[in-house]
Amino acid sequence: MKKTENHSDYVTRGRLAKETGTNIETVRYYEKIDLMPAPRRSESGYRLYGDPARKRLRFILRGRELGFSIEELRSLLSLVDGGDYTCGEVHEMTVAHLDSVRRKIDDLHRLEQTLAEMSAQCEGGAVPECPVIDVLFGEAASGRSQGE
Amino acid sequence: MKKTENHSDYVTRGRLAKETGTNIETVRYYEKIDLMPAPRRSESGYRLYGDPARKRLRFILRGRELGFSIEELRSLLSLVDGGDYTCGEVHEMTVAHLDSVRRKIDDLHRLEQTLAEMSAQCEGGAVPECPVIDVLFGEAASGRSQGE
DNA sequence: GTAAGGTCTGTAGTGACTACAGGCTCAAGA
DNA sequence: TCTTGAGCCTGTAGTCACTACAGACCTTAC
Repeated sequence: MKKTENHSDYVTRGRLAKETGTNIETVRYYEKIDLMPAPRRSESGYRLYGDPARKRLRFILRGRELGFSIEELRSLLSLVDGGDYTCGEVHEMTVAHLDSVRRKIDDLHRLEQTLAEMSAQCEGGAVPECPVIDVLFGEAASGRSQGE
Repeated sequence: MKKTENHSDYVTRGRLAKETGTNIETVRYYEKIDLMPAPRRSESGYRLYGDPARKRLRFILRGRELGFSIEELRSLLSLVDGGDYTCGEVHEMTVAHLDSVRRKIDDLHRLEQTLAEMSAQCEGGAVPECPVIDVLFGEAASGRSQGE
């Protein structure tokens, strides 16, 4: 077992990406937009990532999974980096995000409703007229009121 | 009465945009990507749109509202343009789109659940530790690491 | 020694627009 | 008639959050 202490804890970009399930280019992208700090480099210029970087990357990835935007994560991270954030600040952002998710769900529900209705009116066969097309053209397919 | 017949039915880009509630640049964009045909021009080069263009634009806009992608609309329009589409073809696309909307709704529901749980665990006050941050760090509420 | 594969840089492409710069045209008022 | 301001023309760049590529350099395994 060869364990050079200031080496074996550091991994290259590709390895970090694999460990975290990220695309290798995404890691560089997060560095470019200053979401991840510039890491130390090997003599030949390879990026070397330690455990804090790994943790930070996981934080970002988890946040993205939860639908936080890059800018929201930047705010969250700056709170964390500052070290003196309060639960209230974080809570506020979470609730705002939750609201936007709920609005999106509502929108999609309405969309689903309309699409389902359209779809249900279809004969679906080789008939050369389709209610879906009629709806898209803004024509009354069946008992739909004119105009908008 | 000055009503030159091949004039008064045609409107400029800005007017078309206003009529349909589109951004003026979007009209040009749809032309650029060949979703809208190149319209006739006035002598000075202004675009002039007639009723078929107006109908087509409304079709596209309604389709976008319903979440169809540009490529999906391109397919739908090519069916319509061909003139010999069948209801079955259109139905297939609608159902596929409906499925993707439903998947999106499911995803967002799970997201909402997680966010709501996270949010509910917050004290929300001036407490300097936040369960939201802990979840993002994938921890069970423990010490946080310093930056690199 | 060599071949394969990993990493480096910068840049361009994705989708669906939106915004801007710099110039031309049109309609209305003084 | 002149002026003013709005509208339109073109091409290009920016948005968001990545992803992919080219061409060069580095490391590792055999």
